[in-house]
Amino acid sequence: MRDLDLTFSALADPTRRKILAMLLEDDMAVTDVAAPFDISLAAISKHLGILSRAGLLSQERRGRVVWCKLEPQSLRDASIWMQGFGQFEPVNLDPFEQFLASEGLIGAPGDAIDD
Amino acid sequence: MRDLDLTFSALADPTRRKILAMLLEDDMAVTDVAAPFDISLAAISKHLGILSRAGLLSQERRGRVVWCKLEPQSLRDASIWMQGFGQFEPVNLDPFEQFLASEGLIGAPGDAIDD
DNA sequence: AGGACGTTCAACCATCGGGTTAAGTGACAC
DNA sequence: GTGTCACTTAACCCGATGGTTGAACGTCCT
Repeated sequence: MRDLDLTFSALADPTRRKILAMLLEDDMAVTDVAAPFDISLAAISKHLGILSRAGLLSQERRGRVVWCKLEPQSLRDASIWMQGFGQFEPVNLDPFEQFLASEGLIGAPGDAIDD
Repeated sequence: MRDLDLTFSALADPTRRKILAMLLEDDMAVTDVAAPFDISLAAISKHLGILSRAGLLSQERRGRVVWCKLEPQSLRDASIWMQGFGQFEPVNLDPFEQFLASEGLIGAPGDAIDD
């Protein structure tokens, strides 16, 4: 429970949140994670390192490919911490619908379209 | 919903999380918020500004004293975002017990005692 | 009016974070 | 072995962040 610093600062970056949302659909190789972004592969590698150190994803090398897998446990810890600040009823969107919401594709009309 | 950047980066700092936990018990004046910390009042003022900009608290000037009040709505937004990554059942600790947990005073024995 | 109190602002410093490019490593293909 | 592919590391740049001190501002007291 003492990695809230790591967890929250990892989540503070929109690129990293988007990566997590991508991994929600399936495990991915580093190169494939990098594909939708306009930044260098090295930058993505750093982002993945940060997410990994925060426990938000795990990386497993298979041959020369490194597979990235979402690890929701740290998110769960952070979520528990948050729930101390109000009785937030669970929303129960299914993961894919939630992914869309995080993209701003559904939800309040004023929302921006990044993340 | 598009201030997740602000919300998460505000939450990434242990001083600020502790401030939020303090405000969970009651509204406080800036000076009183600063009291338990070893850093300058100006630094606390900056932290409060960051929390305020993130929508995590509101500040109301009454006379010469500025009252700080917890605003859980942004936490709620962030919590909703998180719940897309797993079916996290709500934990339903009451707020004070949760505050203790965030202090490391209850919970897993290996936990550190900061935040 | 003058002074003390509560808070913020301004200037500065050191460290961190996200980005770059270029070089390095390790596994597969020929 | 040579080359290519999939990454990671190293060195660097620059803007953001967390801290400081000292001055400024607005409010209350006498």
